[in-house]
Amino acid sequence: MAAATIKDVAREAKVSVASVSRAMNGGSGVTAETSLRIHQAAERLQYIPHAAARMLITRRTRTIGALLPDLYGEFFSELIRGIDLAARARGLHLLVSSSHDGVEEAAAAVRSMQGRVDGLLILSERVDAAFLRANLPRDLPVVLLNSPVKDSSHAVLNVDNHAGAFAMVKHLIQSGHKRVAFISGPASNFDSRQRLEGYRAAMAQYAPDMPLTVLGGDFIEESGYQAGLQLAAMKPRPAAVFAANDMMAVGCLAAFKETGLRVPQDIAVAGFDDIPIARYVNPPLTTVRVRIADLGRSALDQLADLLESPEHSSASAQTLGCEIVVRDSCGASVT
Amino acid sequence: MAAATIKDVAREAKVSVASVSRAMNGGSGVTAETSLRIHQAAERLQYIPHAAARMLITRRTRTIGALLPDLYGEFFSELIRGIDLAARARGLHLLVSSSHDGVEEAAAAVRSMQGRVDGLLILSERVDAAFLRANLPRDLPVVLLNSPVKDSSHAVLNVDNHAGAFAMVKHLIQSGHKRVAFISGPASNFDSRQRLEGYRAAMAQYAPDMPLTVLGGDFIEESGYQAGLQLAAMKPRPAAVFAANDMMAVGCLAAFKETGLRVPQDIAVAGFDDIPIARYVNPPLTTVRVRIADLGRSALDQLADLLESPEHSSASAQTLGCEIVVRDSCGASVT
DNA sequence: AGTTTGCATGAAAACGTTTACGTTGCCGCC
DNA sequence: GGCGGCAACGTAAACGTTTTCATGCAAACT
Repeated sequence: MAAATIKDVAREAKVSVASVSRAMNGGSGVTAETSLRIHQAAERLQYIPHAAARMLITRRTRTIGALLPDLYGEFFSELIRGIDLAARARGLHLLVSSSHDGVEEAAAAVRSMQGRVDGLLILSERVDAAFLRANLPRDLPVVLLNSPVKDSSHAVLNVDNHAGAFAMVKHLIQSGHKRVAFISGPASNFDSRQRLEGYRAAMAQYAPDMPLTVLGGDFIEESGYQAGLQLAAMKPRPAAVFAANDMMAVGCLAAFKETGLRVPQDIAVAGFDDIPIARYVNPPLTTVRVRIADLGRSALDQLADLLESPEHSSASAQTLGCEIVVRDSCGASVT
Repeated sequence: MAAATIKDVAREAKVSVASVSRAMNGGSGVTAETSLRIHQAAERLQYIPHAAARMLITRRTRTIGALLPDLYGEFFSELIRGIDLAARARGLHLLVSSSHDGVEEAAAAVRSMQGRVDGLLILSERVDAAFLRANLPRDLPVVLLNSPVKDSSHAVLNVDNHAGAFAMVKHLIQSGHKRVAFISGPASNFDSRQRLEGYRAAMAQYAPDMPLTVLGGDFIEESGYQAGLQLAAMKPRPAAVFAANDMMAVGCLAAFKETGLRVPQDIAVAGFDDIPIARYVNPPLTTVRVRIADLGRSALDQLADLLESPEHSSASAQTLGCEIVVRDSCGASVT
């Protein structure tokens, strides 16, 4: 019992395949009566249109691709969640591809998605304007997430990393922690660089006499933990540490716990992202809230808009604001 | 400049489309010399075979679908990570669909994937044997994750929840915490039920005189937090609490912190899953390790095997073992 | 009444591949 | 020299849709 095709339905409903096609989509150009007959026939035969055949003639896949880095940590789970939710709401399928180590692998991933997707959502350090020109057909709608690309031919959606980091460092300083250290993310990462800049700017403005202390990290707990160990041994010890993301802040908390440093009494800690777990760690983590799921949702919505009206490719470069959320780890709410 | 088709390549290389097709796949039935000429032509034209056309004639998509619940929390990010890694290694694409609230929505998701995937990876409470019979063509390879389905026509891959929970409760009791409470997951969830059974069995065997204390939860931090508040107020207070997953254990820790209960001195805490963050919370969480990424990888590998040799559908029902990992939160490693 | 308009319907082309089948040319064998 | 076999290659059908165009027919105009 092979799957029913449009011809089977046509025979069953005693009409031509053209009418079946019309009835199944929109239904305009066909009598309500025959449309009903066709739908009943389709129901009887459990007819499901063959996706590939439709793609072939339509040149549309109703699928969007998401090119992401290694899906490690809660940030990406939230991001995908937002993307998926929005895609579902619009009846779009979601093809994900992650963990492309090198730029060559990323290029291969993009190429292999060619023709399987109507548009691309890209969040990757490896992807710059040159990459896009080299590996993508010019007419494929693309939305870049957290990307430094300023190319006017692609939409970009960024988080306001600079403002978020600036506000957090300002808050830490004004809470009395003048000596603020920073745990950075990978130097190749755009968000990481912007957050670092925000830290620098705020220090320059509000604690110009203090030295900058920047420890290298890579956005993973372990690196935050290592940085924490270093910080604990420093003399003079910083009064606060601001990690470029929450996972590293959590690793840092673990290191302080282990070395007997009390948070926030001995040292204040803050992170970035506000991943769901941030409010449940001990002590609850002060952080910069990025509405991660919303970020994914917005990105997909923007891409979907691009699909529907390609002429409207005004190459919008949007920036999502973020706000600091103060919890116990920075001491401001501890008496 | 529309995308190059196989005809363009044929013209450029001065051969027929058939030869181009042969050269691009395998390359058998064509001289090494002409094959080279064809590949060069393809390179020049930046030819990429049209995926839909290929699917149409081949009846294969080289894509597998993943049907998942709401992608909330680190468990799913790890799971998808494992699946994606394995898919990439085999050159398969990954179509994800999550957050299907009701059974009807899940059915729609499955139907809409029809014809777009060669096989399905399913992790969902809503999906039972009847659902599969009703919504899937009998010949579509499927691997079920953490599913109670015993149907011999589908492969199943489970975690050994019972043994894991049993071992953990045994460990807690033998560490001196006889009065063990349990925070359950959703009653509809298979893992949750099995873990509860493991708890019951271990209590019956090692602490038969102790009453069972089961608090309702839903696998989310907040419910663990609420359960923690309840536990803190109980008299007599349990000596240990075993949460059906790590996220609830983390919520529970937060509640104890807030109510001034010290962990593990006043109460021991254990979780299940060993999500990456478990070792970084405060105190580090004793838990049952499930190699989540491996779980995803195995599931995909099994599915891929099914694709390659459908006759080999021996409907294997595999169970992945898990082990307890002892950290500070249960007190065993605190002097 | 004749002509036009509009609408439901059907026939057939087109999308870009793969593959069954046929043709050609070459080689080796009797 | 004829013949069979084999490998390389080309022709054309097939996959299941959508869509353009033509056709018929009824209603609405002149």
